[in-house]
Amino acid sequence: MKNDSTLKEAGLKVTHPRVKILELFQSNPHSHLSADDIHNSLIKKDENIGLATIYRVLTQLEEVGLIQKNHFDDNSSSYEIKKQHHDHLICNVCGKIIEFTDDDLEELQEKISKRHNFVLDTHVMTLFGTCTNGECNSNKKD
Amino acid sequence: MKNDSTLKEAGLKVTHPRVKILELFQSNPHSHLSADDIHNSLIKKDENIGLATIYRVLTQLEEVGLIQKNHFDDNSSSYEIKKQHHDHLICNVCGKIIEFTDDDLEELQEKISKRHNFVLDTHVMTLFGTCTNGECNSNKKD
DNA sequence: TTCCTTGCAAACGTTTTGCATCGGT
DNA sequence: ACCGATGCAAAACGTTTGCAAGGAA
Repeated sequence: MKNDSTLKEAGLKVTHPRVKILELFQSNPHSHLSADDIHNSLIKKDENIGLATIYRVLTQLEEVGLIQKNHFDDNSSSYEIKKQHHDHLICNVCGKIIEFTDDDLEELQEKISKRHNFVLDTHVMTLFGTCTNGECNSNKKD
Repeated sequence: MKNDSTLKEAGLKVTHPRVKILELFQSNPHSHLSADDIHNSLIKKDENIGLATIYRVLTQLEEVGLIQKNHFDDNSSSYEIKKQHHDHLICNVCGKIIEFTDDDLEELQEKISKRHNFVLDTHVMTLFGTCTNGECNSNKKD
């Protein structure tokens, strides 16, 4: 219900696929989902929404700034619900993705850009490593 | 000729496609080339090397650490000859790619990783902006 | 009723693979 | 001679598009 107004405010018609996809992101705010992940999740919920529609909706949701597209690897893109700006730490072993922010980092990026006569627009920073928490055994992805 | 030993030392047979591809990178050390870029460059030089071979060679050269794969956008991957570690600044207007290193940045990444109980392996940091040098008019890519 | 949206299937561009042939060592 | 490397064509993969039917305003 809340999503109805979110979509309207964004200038998008309230349609079943859009609502369902938005709900999926909101029910798991830290998830990073590919189009295929979303497709499968929806099928499990007996929501038969075509993959093409999912791609179209994801593009639109990104255009209006409700979600954010990432390409952590070259196989496929993933999307997450748009929150404050952040970067990512990805565990090479268990696939866990941690979101973080760091003010020093933001500052440093500005400094580097200026040094090279660039006006900074956006940036991507992804750290790959191994998480040393107990959880890093299973192969679950977030 | 020099590439013959480079390849041998890496444990790869010295074959025509491998030598030619390696030469291409060395003749332009700051280039960031896709498989297709390489294919076209070689065709211009009357080197008819199959695209499949180029992909195979690129994968092997990356495996032995002679080149590095980047995925700046989600259309295709690009490769560059492996140099000291560096990050990238990309101009959204003219496509120019600047390579840079920053010790503070490296330090900061270690700090962030530790804070989240990660053992850092690698990272990707790409800044997107607009370059304010005079050159940023043409549409040439590096 | 009017467009926008959807589903399906077909098209797309990039990358990978199967297979027969070729070529370093 | 051996086994890996190559070329070609076909397949695979994620993603996009054309089109006719359906649905929100």
